[in-house]
Amino acid sequence: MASGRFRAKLWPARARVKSTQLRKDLTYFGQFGTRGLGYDVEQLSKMISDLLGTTSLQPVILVGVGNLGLALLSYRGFEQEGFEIVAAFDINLERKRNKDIPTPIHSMERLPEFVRERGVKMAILTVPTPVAQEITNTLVDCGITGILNFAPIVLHVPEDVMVNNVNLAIELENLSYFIQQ
Amino acid sequence: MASGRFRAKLWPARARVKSTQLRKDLTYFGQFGTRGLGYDVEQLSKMISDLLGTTSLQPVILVGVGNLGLALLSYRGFEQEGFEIVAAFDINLERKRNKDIPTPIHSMERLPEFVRERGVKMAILTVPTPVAQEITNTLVDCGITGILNFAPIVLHVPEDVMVNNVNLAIELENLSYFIQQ
DNA sequence: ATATGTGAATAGGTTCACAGCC
DNA sequence: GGCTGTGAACCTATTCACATAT
Repeated sequence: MASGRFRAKLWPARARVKSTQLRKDLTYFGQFGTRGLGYDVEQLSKMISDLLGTTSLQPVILVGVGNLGLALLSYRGFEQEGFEIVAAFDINLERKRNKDIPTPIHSMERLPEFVRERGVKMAILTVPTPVAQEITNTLVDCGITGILNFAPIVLHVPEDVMVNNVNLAIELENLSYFIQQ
Repeated sequence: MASGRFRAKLWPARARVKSTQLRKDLTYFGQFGTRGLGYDVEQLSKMISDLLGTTSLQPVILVGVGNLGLALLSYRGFEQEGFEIVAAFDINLERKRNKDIPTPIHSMERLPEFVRERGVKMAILTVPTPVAQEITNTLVDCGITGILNFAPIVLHVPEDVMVNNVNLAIELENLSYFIQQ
């Protein structure tokens, strides 16, 4: 499957997905395979990244350079998927330099200007819970329309802004529930 | 709602959940409210933590003390939810001490013994992708039945083992897709 | 023969509408 | 009046069964 073709009928075992599921999902966006043969990997891959809007490198900012924020800055798995953390922001600029991270870290005051100038649309929010809503409001005002939120609260945003939550405690609770025997 | 009662009819606006949804969900586990009045917070809270298995502090181990692993070790949000990271494991014990973390960090060799002796059932997996499956096999052999996996691959485990995936790139892609206008 | 594409059937989850209780 | 509890109605997502193309 490295290049050439892949077959929905044979491949899904690896991904634990049923073949019909995969094909049905694809049909919502069009027809991409050839019957009896399979799918052209290159063509399919292109259409998916067009669909996800990751064809060109998307700029993302990170707000809140604490432990988790630093970890995400060091995580080089985003670029591979078409995202680039172009800058990070924090109230405290001291003690953030212990790791050598290529991403510039700015003070919060520079955020609005930066976001507007660069036309950034997405933000990763790794700030302490008590200030998460307040900072979210700022982000929305600057024109951010997608927020990946790590604070364990429900953020309130206008309808045209999308929030995606990552709540690690809930993930563990989930496991805990299903584990019991 | 701090203590006393809460009403499903009034409260959900904050959590962006419909009142019927909340009530329906609760009925799958029994009846906990009183009609016309609401729910007793203490009683409901107790039943939920019983249900989630978080009534007593659950021991969890963390495997892979890289950037993300370190961040999670510093994250004090788990205890609050009934989980305690009792130990961390890594192949490389050097350079892990730059942060002062209360959790002991052991070498991988000590993992099987530790897990068996302490009867740990849950693990947080923050190792590099290429070794994730191999280490998962070890964990399963030691008796771990719940894995919170941060590596971007589908882990293969026996039926009685549950894997919960956290894939940050996918979360961003999700946002990216819904953001486009 | 093999694999895709898709309407029909099924399963799963959410919302409605209202009965029951305070 | 208030709010919970719940069958019925509704909506969404998955699976089946098979027509279609190579």
